[in-house]
Amino acid sequence: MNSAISHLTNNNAPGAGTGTSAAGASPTFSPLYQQIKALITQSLQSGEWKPGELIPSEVELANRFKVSQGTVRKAIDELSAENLVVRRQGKGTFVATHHEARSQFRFLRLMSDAGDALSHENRVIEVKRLRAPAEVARLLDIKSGDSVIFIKRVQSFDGAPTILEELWLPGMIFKGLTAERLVEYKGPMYGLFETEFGTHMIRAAERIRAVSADQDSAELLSVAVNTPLLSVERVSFTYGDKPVEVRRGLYLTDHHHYRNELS
Amino acid sequence: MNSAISHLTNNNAPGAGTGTSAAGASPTFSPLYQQIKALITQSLQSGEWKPGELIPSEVELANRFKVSQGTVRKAIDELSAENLVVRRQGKGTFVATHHEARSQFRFLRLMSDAGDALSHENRVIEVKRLRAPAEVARLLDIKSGDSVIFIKRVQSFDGAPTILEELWLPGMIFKGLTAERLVEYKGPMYGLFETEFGTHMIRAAERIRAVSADQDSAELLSVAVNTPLLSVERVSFTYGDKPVEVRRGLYLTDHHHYRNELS
DNA sequence: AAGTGGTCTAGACCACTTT
DNA sequence: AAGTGGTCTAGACCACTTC
Repeated sequence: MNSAISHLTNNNAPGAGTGTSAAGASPTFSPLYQQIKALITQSLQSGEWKPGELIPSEVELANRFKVSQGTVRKAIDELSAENLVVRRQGKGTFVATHHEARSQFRFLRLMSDAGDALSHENRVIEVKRLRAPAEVARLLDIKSGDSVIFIKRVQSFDGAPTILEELWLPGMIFKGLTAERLVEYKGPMYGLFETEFGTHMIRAAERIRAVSADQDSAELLSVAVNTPLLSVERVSFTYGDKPVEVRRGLYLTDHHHYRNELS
Repeated sequence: MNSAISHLTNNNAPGAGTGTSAAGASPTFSPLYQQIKALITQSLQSGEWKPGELIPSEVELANRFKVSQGTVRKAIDELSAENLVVRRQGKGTFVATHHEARSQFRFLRLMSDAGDALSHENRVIEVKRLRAPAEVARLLDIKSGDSVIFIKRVQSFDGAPTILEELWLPGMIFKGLTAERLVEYKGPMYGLFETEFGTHMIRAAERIRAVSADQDSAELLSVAVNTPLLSVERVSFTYGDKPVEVRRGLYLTDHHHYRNELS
C-alpha cells in the first residue's frame, strides 16, 4: 500500500494496518529514509543534479518515491548535515559546491595569527605526468605505475611564502589539467576540479606531523634549512568514498597556525 | 492552549486555530524546540542530571513542557549531535560522560603510525598553584593574577616519551587537585575532572604549530635539541561555552601523527 | 498568490531493553 | 507486559522567496 517504488522495503509499518510491505522478501532492512537518502546520493553521484543546481522539492521527491514528505525531509536532513546539499528556505535545496565563500574554509585550516591576509599569491612550480609511486597508488586505490598528474606549488600571504604543496591526482580523471589552466583559474582549486573535471570533494582525512625543512623546501619557502614545518598529508574523497586526491603540504607556522575544533 | 509553560512562546502555530500564544508579547522569537533544548541544557548545566545519569523520557519531558513528543525529540536530536547526551534505544537518554571508551578518542587525536600502543605511562613532573599569567588569564576569562593550578606531565607509549604537556586550570574550580590524585587516578584526566570536580568538557579549540624542542623539552622527551615537535594549544570549554582548561602539548611525531577528519 | 523549506502536532507502529 | 527511543504518516501553519 505504501512504498510503491520497486526496490524500497518498508520495515516499519506506518499509519494504519499491520503494514507488511509488498510482495515477497525485504532483503535490505534499513529505515525508509536511509533508502531514500541512498537514492538521492546516487542521483548526486551520477550527476543527475550537478553542484550548484537545484534538486527537486521535498514534495516532488515524496511523490516520486511514494513516501511522505517527512521521510524525504529526514533523508535530506542528513545529506545537509554531511554537506552534500544546502537548504535555502523559500528557494529549495541545492547541490553543494566549492564555488561559495561558505564552503571555502572547510578545507583550509591554516589561519593567520593576526587578522586576515591582505594579498594571496599562488605560484605553480611544476606540473607533470608521472607513474604513480607505490604509496600514492595505494592511497588513491589505483594500480602502482598508473598515470598520475603531479603538481607542486607555493602559496604566499602578504608576500611571504607560507605553504609548499605537492599534489597527486589520478590521470584518468584529471586528463588535460595543465599548468596554464591551474595558473589562470581564479578561486579555490577544488572549484576548478568541480567545474572542469566534474569531481566534487566531499571529505578528507589528514595526518599532521612536525618536520624539518630540507634544502629544497627551505629555498622555496625562503627559510633556513631545518626550520620546523607542519607536514599535512591529505587524502580527499568524492562520492562513494572514492579517493581522488593525495596532497602533501608543508606549512610555515611562524605567523600562522592550523586551527581545529574538537566537539 | 498549547505551550503552557510560562516562558515558552510558540511562534509557529500548531494543529488547529490561529495559534497565537498566551498573553502579550513574544519576546524571544525562536522555534519551540530550540527553547526546549535551552531548558534541557540548563538542567544539564545546573547538575540536575549528572554525567552518566538517565534523563527523563521524551514523553515525560513532553508532558512537563506541555509540547508534543516530536518537539522534545528534535531538541534532544540536536543535543545528541553535539555530544551532550547519548541515546540508547530501549533504555533512554543519558548525560554524556568521559568515562566511556566511546568518548575517549574525541579529544585524543594523536595516533600511532603502526597499530595501537601496548603500554601507556603517565609521569607527572610538577603540580603547583601559581598566579595566572596574562595570556592564560585571558584565555580562561579570569583576572590576571588569579590563582591557577599548573600541571606538567609526560606521557609515554611503549616506553617512549611522546607527549609533554602543560596545563593551567582555574584554581576556583579545581580546588584540592594534587599530584597524588592525578597520579593515582586511572583513566582519562577529563574523567577525573568530571567525577571529582563536577566539570564536564564539551568542546575544545586547538591551534597547531611546528616548533623546535628547547633544552628542557628535549630532555623530558629524550630527543635532541631542535627536534621538530608539534605544538598543540588547546582551550577546553564546559557548558555555556565557559573556558575551564588551557593546555599546551608538545608531541613527538616521529612514530605518531595527529589525525584529523575534514567534512 | 504560489511554491519552498521550517515547525509543530497527533497518532500508530517497530525494535530494543527490562521487569 | 510495559517502557524507551526510532520510524513513518498526515495535516496544518509559518517564514521566506519569487512571480
